[in-house]
Amino acid sequence: MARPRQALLTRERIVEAAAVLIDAEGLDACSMRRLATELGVQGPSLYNHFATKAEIVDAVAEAVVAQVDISVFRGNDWREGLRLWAKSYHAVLAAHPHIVPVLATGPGRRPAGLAMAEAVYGALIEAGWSRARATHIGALMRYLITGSALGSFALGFEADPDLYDRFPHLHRAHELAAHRAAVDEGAFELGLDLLINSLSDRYDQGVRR
Amino acid sequence: MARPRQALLTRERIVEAAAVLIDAEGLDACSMRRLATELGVQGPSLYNHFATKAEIVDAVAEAVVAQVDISVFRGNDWREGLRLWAKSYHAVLAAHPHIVPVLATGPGRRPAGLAMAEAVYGALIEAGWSRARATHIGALMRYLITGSALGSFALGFEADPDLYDRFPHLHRAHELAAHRAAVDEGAFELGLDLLINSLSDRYDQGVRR
DNA sequence: TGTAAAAACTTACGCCGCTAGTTTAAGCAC
DNA sequence: GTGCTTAAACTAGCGGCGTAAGTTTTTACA
Repeated sequence: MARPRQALLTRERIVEAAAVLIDAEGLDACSMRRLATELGVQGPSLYNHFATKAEIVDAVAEAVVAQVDISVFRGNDWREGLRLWAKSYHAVLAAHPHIVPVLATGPGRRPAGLAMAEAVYGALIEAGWSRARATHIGALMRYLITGSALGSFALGFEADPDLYDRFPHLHRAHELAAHRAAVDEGAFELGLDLLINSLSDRYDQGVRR
Repeated sequence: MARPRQALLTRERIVEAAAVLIDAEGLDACSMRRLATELGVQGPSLYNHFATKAEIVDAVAEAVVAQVDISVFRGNDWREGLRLWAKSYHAVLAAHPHIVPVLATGPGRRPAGLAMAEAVYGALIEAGWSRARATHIGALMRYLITGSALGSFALGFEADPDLYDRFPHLHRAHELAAHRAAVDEGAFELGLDLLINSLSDRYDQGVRR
């Protein structure tokens, strides 16, 4: 096939297919040849639309970040804005776990990432936090959110009870996997509560830097 | 060469070489052929000592986790134990950043990971925290530590000021990279303070579940 | 002393990201 | 309308990857 009358590929179609493939089968499954096959095309044809595979994966990451609700900072106290944004971010990452390593590792200089940074940082600055502290708080929230999305803490303990013979306090650790969602969500919620409440206390005491 | 009189490889030598290679050039540089070359051997020879590449990388991760100081829980209040352990963990990951994605993503069922879980969880239980809360606190600390080790928040904002024209609050974001260490460390320290202090407050008020 | 296992080797398979060069259609200038 | 450039598909192929299979030689033990 030479050039078709109607283009088979667009950047949008490629990113959409890559996102579906990554969600369904993970990052490793998303090879250029496999992705091309899903789109009914040969592998190298993708290079007519993206220079590298990394660009495609980045675009998928960008599309995921764009789903986070940053409108919550408008019309809400900074505390409530932070809490609602964090929950939205957390939910988006939970819905697309396979792309999280890309978000957590790489820089956030894509447009949606910058828009999010602007919203978070702006809300903190306008609430009266110092620039340095606002930066710290933003980074800290990112640590909690991406850290919790990266891997299940509960699933880290496998179902074989014998593994824990040498560790008396862990003798029931194998039960964790069964309560995976509750454990992981509980830890995230606790972290969010602790961080926002203690920041709120400092703020109310006038400590804003 | 057939079987040599003195074995050229041992599991220890392989893991050591892999750790050095990963620290120096990153995970991608640590291919079986490259690692074998460093050891003066052909690629497939490694399979006489490890079944898969993943086993080698896991062993490197295990060796890194084993460097974390878990003795700090003995003879210290749970608060101080938690703080010192977190700082030690943080420092170890900062010294070996390339292996962090392996630790953050995968399960922690290697011996050193279990010993660490036992120490953290045990200290919390013996202090009087409920099993559920102790689990949450352990998970939460992991989120903060691995999240902060995964990538520099400050470096996420590149040096081109023009990028931030559309984001008024970010107009000085390009300066962050220059203060990378201070920003990233400040955020981690803030997180540690906030979490431990607010947990301490709850504890002192008798809220331990 | 004979045999089995260990630890190196060579060869090779099927993937991977990506480059180069080819073919045909589309879009535009004259 | 004709010709030129560009776009978007193709095929072929490079070097690298993890790893399987089979070979050779040495060691350790019955």
